[in-house]
Amino acid sequence: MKTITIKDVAERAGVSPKTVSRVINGEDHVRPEIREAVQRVVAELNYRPNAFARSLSSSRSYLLGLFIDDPVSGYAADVQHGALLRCRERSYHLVVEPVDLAQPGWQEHVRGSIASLRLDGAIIAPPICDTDELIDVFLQSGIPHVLMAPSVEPAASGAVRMDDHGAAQEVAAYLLNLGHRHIAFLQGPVAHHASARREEGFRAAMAQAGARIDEAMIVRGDFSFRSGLDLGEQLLDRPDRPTAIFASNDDMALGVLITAMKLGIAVPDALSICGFDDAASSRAAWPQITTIRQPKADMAAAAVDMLVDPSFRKQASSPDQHLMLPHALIIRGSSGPVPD
Amino acid sequence: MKTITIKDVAERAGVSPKTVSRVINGEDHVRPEIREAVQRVVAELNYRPNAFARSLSSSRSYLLGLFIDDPVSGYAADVQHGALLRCRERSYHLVVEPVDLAQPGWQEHVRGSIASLRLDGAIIAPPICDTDELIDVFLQSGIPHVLMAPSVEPAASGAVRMDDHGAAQEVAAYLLNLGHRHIAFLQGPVAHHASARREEGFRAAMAQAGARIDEAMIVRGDFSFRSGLDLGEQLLDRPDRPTAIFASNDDMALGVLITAMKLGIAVPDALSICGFDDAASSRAAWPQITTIRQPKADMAAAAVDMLVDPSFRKQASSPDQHLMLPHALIIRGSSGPVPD
DNA sequence: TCCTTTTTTGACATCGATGTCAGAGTCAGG
DNA sequence: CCTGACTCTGACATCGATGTCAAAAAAGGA
Repeated sequence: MKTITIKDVAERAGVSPKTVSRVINGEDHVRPEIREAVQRVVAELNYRPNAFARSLSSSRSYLLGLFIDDPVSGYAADVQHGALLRCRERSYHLVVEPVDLAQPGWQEHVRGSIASLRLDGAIIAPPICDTDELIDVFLQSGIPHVLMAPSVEPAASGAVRMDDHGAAQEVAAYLLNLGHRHIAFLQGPVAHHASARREEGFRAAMAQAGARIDEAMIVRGDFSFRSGLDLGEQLLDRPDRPTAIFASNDDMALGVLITAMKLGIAVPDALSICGFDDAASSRAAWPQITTIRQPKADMAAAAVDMLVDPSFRKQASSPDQHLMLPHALIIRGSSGPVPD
Repeated sequence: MKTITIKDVAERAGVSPKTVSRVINGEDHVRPEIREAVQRVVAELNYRPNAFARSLSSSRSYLLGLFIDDPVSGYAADVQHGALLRCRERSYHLVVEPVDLAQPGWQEHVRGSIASLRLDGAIIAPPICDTDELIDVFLQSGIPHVLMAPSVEPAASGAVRMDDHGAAQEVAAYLLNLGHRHIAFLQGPVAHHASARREEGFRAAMAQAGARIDEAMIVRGDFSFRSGLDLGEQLLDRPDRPTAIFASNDDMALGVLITAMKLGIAVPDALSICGFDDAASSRAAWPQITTIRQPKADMAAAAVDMLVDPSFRKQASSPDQHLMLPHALIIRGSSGPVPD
């Protein structure tokens, strides 16, 4: 198939290539009738600008990078989808780059992508957005980048986050409202700062309600389904078992739920379970799990907006470059009033 | 940060840019000592070729497209990961393009991506690889493409698949071997041809073993967890309930498992359950579900290999362009001998 | 040693767009 | 009708690599 260039369009419309370029990029200084004529020819010929030529001559690549640790997770999928759709709206493209910190030489890989693709910007997903060495690579390259849900917010980087503390507080308050006092909390991995924030929120709500926290009821998991199973067994097998369990992510909550079923403990009648994330796993069980909807796709979309926005691109640090997006408590069947 | 061009390298190495280009692309006709010298300078300057310039001048883009219906599914994640890693090995890049057949104008989108990114090849995931209109777009554009697990194999397209029939037959044979005779089968959606193949395999095994098939035990689902719940209830609530249920994917198998728990039916003691896919859901339950490992990542990687391979690129139809990859029966806790 | 053949090398055009800048066309005001 | 201030438009150089092809160097043979 013959490729159509901007010259073809120009000839047919009786103008210069430069004018066609102006029309395509929506620039000013083109007489309306010429603009229309050009647009008509573009449509007729079904012309598509060559992305490479465009990138080469302008200094923009119309490409954003999504740097992610574990591209197979459900979290990654949601983030990617959100970013992808927004990119498409803004006629950008997304390149997904897995970053395996365990593999030596990962920095060269990242540097290589940035340099050879001339990325216009980068989105850095958790948990690697907390790796200083990685951030440094971006700072050195001088390309705009946005961290998703980072634990700290470097002054020279953009950030999009949700209120983990507040959300966890809401969950705990909800359980307390239902009459629960004996509530267990499943922590996430130490390295994951959002999980620490969730724990703080939980503790804040308990303190505010004047409920005593039994430290034996705060146990550490690793966000895996498996650890939910194990910790669930550990918590539910004891005589003074809690009436509610708040897991700091959904996979663990699902593990707890399955354990409860195995032990013959009725959910939610004898035990309430809450998770966090609104992951697929929170819906893949019966009853479905009460959880916090984390605006993953929205956060990714917002990150794209920030990166594409010219004002952000120029000024690497402005007050409004740190964005907080709203979450929502989703009450489902796994939680209910405290048993008598 | 100043960008380093091929000229810089050339000057410093005391050769022409063209020679540097030859070294970088591993072409012949360069004296070993010069080759080494150039490589040394490349390393020193940490030079990275500009992907856009390269694509513009050569006719290759070093870009493959992954066209996919539902980029959020676990299936998509596995496929994408497999493709991504292989692309990286071969220094290609992957662009993921969601295709929403429900949205009018999707064809223009696809055509646009192909034309403006000058994709070197495309991988088309199920189920959209069975949409003739989509295949036509690729045929018209004349770009090499590989279908993943298509229902038919167009002569002008590449294909990578697994043996759905044989795999399902293995599962059924395994259950028959355990003594089961009263086996139910959960079909997938009509449009999904792999699911039909699985059903054929199931029937073949039953016939071979001389087991009677009760047509009331063959019920149609839609691959969703929800439909597993519903169909499970429908099958298990009757007096002559089956001793084993073979769901044609894992999400439905999980639904059946949860229903069994709800109804107090012990798995695997009173009921064996098998799935298909080795999806995350087959491991996100207790007991874990016996299933077929589908080589999703491997199929995607193989697709990349085919697309990058020069011999494939030239000859659009050759006998070996249709590849079948091995699967594996994974026996887990959800299946066991038939109850007495 | 000289000529032929083969291997290496580099000059130059090219890919398809955009940036720069100067020239042409318009318009208002004097 | 002329001048200056805009608004439009297009000629030309440029981005950074690779393809082509001819020149230069090396190797081989008589």
